[in-house]
Amino acid sequence: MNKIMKNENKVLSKNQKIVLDFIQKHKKPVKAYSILSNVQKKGIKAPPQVYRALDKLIRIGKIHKIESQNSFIACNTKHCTSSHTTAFSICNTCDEVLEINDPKLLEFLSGFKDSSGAQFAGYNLEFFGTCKSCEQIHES
Amino acid sequence: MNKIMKNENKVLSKNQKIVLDFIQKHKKPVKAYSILSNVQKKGIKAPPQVYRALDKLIRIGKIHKIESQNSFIACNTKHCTSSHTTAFSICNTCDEVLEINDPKLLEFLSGFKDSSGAQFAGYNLEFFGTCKSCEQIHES
DNA sequence: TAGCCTAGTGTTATATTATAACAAAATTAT
DNA sequence: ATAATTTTGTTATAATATAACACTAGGCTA
Repeated sequence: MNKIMKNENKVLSKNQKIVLDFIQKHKKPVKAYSILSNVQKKGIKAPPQVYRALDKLIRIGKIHKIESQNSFIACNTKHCTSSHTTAFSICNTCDEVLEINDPKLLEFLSGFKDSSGAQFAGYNLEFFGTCKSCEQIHES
Repeated sequence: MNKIMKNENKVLSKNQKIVLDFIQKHKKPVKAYSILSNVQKKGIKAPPQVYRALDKLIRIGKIHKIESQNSFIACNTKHCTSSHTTAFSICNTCDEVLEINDPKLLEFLSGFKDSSGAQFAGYNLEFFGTCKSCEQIHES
């Protein structure tokens, strides 16, 4: 059998479900060791169990890693196919992180070529600043 | 004196120069502990000395952090004012990392507003894929 | 159905990345 | 000069992530 055709099984295992459930319960990104300490009662006992689940969940697009924070957040779209074209806004004030799904942004970045003419397969974009509600609080 | 006007001194100290020199010698990004082990002969002995220098160099825009790699690369422009608006392309094959200075990209991202209407102060963008020369090698 | 392959698990240990805390020295500003 | 700030040196430790290995469960195939 062709190894390339090898199935990336999207049926989640027990540990993968536990980790995904935990992440989905939180609006804000969560850290690996926070996940670990919160799911120990469910039987996950050691870091590799968490990191393996995280790896798989990232590969199949169920979660994304916020690279600037070493934290993890659930994907906000039903059937994510873009585990390697991601964009987020991060509020420095309230720490809210929102995934951005903007067709124009996607189009612009997916079509972008660098000065050598290379076009890239994926990207991660993280905006930093103040979210709308924190901005309004500050104004008043 | 107004704390906001407090001068961010751009004259580099001894350790800051040592660390910057090392980073500038390398085309590819370097890791903090690689810096440490390579500059120990110059008198830098412990991680905090490296990380403090890195922090300062990032603040003044002399270097940037590649977040997806926890590595550091020299800024490719003379008088960088955009330590918080950065973009890179990362080749998965040869590990080359190039800083992107594209006015159109800068304009697009600096002007971007998310779905709530928020506009952000900075961003970090990392493209992943294959650089032009690796692509050509693979074709042949 | 027996053997094999793949993915996942459990576990211990360790590697890698980064910061806290504190005293002292050097530099800069008033 | 002296106060304020930055930088240094140092020890210890926190936080993030992976290596390695033995074992298990399930699907494929011969």
